[in-house]
Amino acid sequence: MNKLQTNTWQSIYDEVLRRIHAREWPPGQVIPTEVDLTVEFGCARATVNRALQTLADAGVLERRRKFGTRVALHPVSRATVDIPIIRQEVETLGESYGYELLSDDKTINLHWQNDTHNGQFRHLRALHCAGGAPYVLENRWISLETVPSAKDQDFSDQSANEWLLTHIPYTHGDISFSALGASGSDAKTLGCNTGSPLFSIERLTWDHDQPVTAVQLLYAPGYEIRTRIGA
Amino acid sequence: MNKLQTNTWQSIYDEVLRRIHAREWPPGQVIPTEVDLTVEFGCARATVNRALQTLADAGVLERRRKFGTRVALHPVSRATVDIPIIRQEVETLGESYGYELLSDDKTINLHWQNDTHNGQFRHLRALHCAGGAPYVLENRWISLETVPSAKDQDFSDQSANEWLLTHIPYTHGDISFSALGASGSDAKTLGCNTGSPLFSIERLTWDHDQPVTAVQLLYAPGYEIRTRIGA
DNA sequence: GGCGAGAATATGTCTAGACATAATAATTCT
DNA sequence: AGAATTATTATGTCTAGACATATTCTCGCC
Repeated sequence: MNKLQTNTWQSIYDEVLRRIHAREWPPGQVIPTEVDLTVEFGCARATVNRALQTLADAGVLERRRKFGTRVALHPVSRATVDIPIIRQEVETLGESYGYELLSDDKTINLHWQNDTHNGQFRHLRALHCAGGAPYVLENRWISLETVPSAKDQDFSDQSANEWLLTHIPYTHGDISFSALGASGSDAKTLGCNTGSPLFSIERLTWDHDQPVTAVQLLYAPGYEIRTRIGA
Repeated sequence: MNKLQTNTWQSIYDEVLRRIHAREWPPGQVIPTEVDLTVEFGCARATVNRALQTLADAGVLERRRKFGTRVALHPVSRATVDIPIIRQEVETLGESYGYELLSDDKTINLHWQNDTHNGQFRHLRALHCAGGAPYVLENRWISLETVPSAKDQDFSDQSANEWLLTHIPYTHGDISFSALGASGSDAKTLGCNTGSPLFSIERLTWDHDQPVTAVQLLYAPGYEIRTRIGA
């Protein structure tokens, strides 16, 4: 029974992870209870709880009341991706940011998903540039019912991307990443060949039950999202 | 001073988020200290702490010792993406899973990043299928120094993807998502046209300072990653 | 044997208090 | 005035104990 001296939740986190990696606790194994671990590590239960909870959030452990805590059978790589405002993304790269509104259609009827929410939408197309070169094409629909203030907003200087994120809240959203071939008009706008592989982010955001906005972001060829995974 | 009755960290989380959304606490604003909030909500500091900490993890708040807590100036959409074992990904779709090892080269010298880590690697190419159709092409390098047991492992029945994730631990990794055009040979393997837009995931994993494995996953056309964002 | 009520149990969360830590503000010394 | 030291402050974390809650197990009943 080798008690550890440092009783921080981080040290317990590390030790539990070490045992999992060392296969002392193989996948599927039910590990000792929080109380058992408090005895072993000589600390309070809240400390063990925080370590195990964090590991559960990371997908390493699975916890169920009464049953206990076990090592996850199906390891996943859990990556967190930050999607910033495009202007900031460009400026972080050290490039000058440019923005151009391509089209603005104020009274579009959009069928939102499976016809459940349709109504008046404002449709915008805009190009964001980095260092003078096309960076991403924004294809945007804004619900005028949920966001009435978008009706009179001027998007010729500030992008809908930036205005919405800094002014209009949302509770949740669906997001998807995919690879698409550039259409003829997209290729022309982005300055690439028709059919060039483009990285696409599509996002639907909601405020409770109300649709807020839908957007498709088509990034110029060469774009990639980078992030780190841990544990 | 309207005190709330329900003093769970979730309710405080919701209330703080509501005030941010309602612009009672606009971006950049320093919000009351934890102690002030404990007085207002009539609860323990640990409860407020958990609510604010969770919001900080979500990117909504920024916290600094002594300075206090303020509403994030630069809102980001923070998405967590789970990347499972490919076999499970296919089976979750309700499709039958197929696997074929295409090539296996046991003594490759790979220049790992900027020449800092090079050495003996095993190089594998394999095709994962869903419902008989090509699903993803796996291009894999495994460090034989860090993972000596990979030298004699048979990858003709079980993919390196699955074997590594279930047997070899790692401490951290870099991951990137991008869109690439299919090369001639890739197109032939995946059953698509040359130049078709392919979703690509590239991953480098490390065990402390030792490189473990590098992989490029080229998904057949039509693939997309879906996830949700909250807050 | 099947079913429902109740006991047992491990996690989830809250409290009240304490000390640690980082970063700023104030003060003292040169 | 400028540098070094000290105080202040808000967050970060830990403790010990308590109650809540979701599940599972068990036992008695039909």
